[in-house]
Amino acid sequence: MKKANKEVTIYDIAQKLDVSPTTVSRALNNHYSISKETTQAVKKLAHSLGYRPNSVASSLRTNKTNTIGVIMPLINRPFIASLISGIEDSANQEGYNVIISQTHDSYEKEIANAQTLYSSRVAGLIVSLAMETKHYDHFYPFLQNHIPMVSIDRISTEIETDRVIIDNYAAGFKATEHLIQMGCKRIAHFGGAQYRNIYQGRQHGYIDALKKYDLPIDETLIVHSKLSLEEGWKGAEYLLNLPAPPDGIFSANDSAAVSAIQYAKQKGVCIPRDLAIVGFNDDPISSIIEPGLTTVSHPAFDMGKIAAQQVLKNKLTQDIVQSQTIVLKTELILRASSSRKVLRETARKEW
Amino acid sequence: MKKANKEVTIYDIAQKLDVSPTTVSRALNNHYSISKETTQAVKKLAHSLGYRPNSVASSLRTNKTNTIGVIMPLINRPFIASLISGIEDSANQEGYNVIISQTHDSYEKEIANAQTLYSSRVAGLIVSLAMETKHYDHFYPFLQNHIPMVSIDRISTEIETDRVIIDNYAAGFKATEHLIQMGCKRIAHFGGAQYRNIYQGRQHGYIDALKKYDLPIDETLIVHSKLSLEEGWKGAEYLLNLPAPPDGIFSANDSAAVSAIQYAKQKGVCIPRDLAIVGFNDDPISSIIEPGLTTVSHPAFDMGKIAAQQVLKNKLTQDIVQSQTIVLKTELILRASSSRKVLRETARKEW
DNA sequence: TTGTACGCGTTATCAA
DNA sequence: TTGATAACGCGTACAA
Repeated sequence: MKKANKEVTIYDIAQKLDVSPTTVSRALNNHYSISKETTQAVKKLAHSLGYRPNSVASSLRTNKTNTIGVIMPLINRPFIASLISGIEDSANQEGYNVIISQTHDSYEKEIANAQTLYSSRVAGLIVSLAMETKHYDHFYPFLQNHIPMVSIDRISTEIETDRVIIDNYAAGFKATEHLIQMGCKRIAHFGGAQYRNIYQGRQHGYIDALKKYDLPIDETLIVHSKLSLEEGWKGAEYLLNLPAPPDGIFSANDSAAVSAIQYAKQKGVCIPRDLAIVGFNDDPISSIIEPGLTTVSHPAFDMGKIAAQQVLKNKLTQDIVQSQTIVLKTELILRASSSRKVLRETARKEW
Repeated sequence: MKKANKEVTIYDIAQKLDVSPTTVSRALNNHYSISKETTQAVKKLAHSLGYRPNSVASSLRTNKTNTIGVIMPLINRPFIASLISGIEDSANQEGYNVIISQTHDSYEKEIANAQTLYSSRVAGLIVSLAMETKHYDHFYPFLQNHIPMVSIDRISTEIETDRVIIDNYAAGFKATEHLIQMGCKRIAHFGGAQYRNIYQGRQHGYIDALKKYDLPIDETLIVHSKLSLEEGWKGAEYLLNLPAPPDGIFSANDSAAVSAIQYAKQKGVCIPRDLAIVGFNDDPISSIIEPGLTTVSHPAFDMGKIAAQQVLKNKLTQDIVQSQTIVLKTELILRASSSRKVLRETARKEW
């Protein structure tokens, strides 16, 4: 049983060129101490031999990998896919790879993923917390060993990392205030788990906007769920069959908002006249649904880019640096689902 | 300048327990030769010391990583995100990680990604080719060294790998035939680059369906582009302003189809009465647009799962095995955009 | 400008 | 059931 082709190593090159492996290693890494000629010869032979650096060996020796670990709840959502795309983009520019894992919003899976990534000795970690997660011990190995860690979007203040987030409170406030300015008097809210920062922030913004305009806060109009399409439909069904149905909904994501629109339409409730709706995320569906869904847009791709940059920056400054929180602005994208009055601002053109 | 915490290694455990590193290694890997007591003691101490296996070192020694490399054109598309999700799912079940890279449909980027993944000594590779790619030398290192490689969706017959694809020809045929059965006489096609199998297959299916029903093939009705939203809009603009506009469009993806619908609507062309449209992919937008877009659904998640399983299976059977092509079925999802007649089949309920 | 010798953390081999 | 030793491929302090 013959083994498959042995891999070409720097030793093979050294031998054929009658130089030391050291020289080869240096030549391949463009070390200044090696002459142009040797360097060229080495590279040429390396190429013709089909040499491929073994970064596993290199990583072991230098105790550094060129890989950034990413833990996300679920990768096939538009917002998260864009986050990852941004991370990938920045990382690649700096010569890093990205290793991705998803938690499916499970705490156990998140622990397992964190451990595997730690074992892989990733150079840094970017995490968006699972819905379920309330304890953070599984991240301590990273913190203790000063592996740069950045929390993104879904974060916890209980763990000391850099953070890249949006101002969920401001966005929720702005969205709700918009509905109020459009003349809504009874505004409902589709929210998520309140121990997760993003949903808490959005809901607080909603409540404070109501308060500011002296509108009553009616608990029966606040519906908590996982904000799926199904739950949006059911939420709308519940709300629109109340004795006193709402005339506006601020939904913490677009999926739920979109199916609320669909439910309302099939029930004959006119949007935005009878019911104005604002979503969150600016997913592609929000500009396709009719009427177009007014929504809050995240700069998802940029968030990813920034998070990756933050990780790589922290690799340099290994010293105790104050952990930094970067808060990005959101934008309210005005579309027909909330346009009960002529707007002074010009809505972004969409098609 | 004190170094950060030294990592705990099997030597540390060995020393404290007064056994050899070999024993520790074996105990941690549940080797049969180590007694229950020793194993337990080792694991207990490992845990309390916060030991984390270094898989970089392990990989170097065993010459095996637990990582599967993935090269995709662009990760933030619904279809591809689902593919990846499926890959991740299978891989994780077998204890493998997934390292993802995107080519942005650039040949150069694909080469670079392949090289980096090879350097990382991934245990296997899953590739969906970039739009541009016409040469495949960058994959030879994988083939030569018997690293399991699976092509998925966008493949080439010029490179000998396992393949997981859908029957694009059959799908294109079925979609076009459906339009014909709906009474369309002049059917246009939005297609992609013809050297990429998926677009070629879909277009051939389209053409053969026309032939089967003795409809003329009119080159002016075949529009090639990258099938973006913008290009779908322009394509529709072009087609609907022809002297003899088409009464049906089969689009090779949903984005272009959706914006064709939007263009048609704003122009006052009634869908499906004046123009019936069928897309491809069953992206979320296709069930949100009105009228709902009839489209071809891929089993994307399953394709990913199967590809990953294929990679891992081939790791075992290292011998020369005939490379295998797995062709998955597609399904025509009937929605309003093509329903010019009452259908005998019952359309899947969507909302 | 180049080479020698060692070590990174783990595991396979062989011996006890 | 356990241990001593070498080896995986590379990078680097130190020497030349």
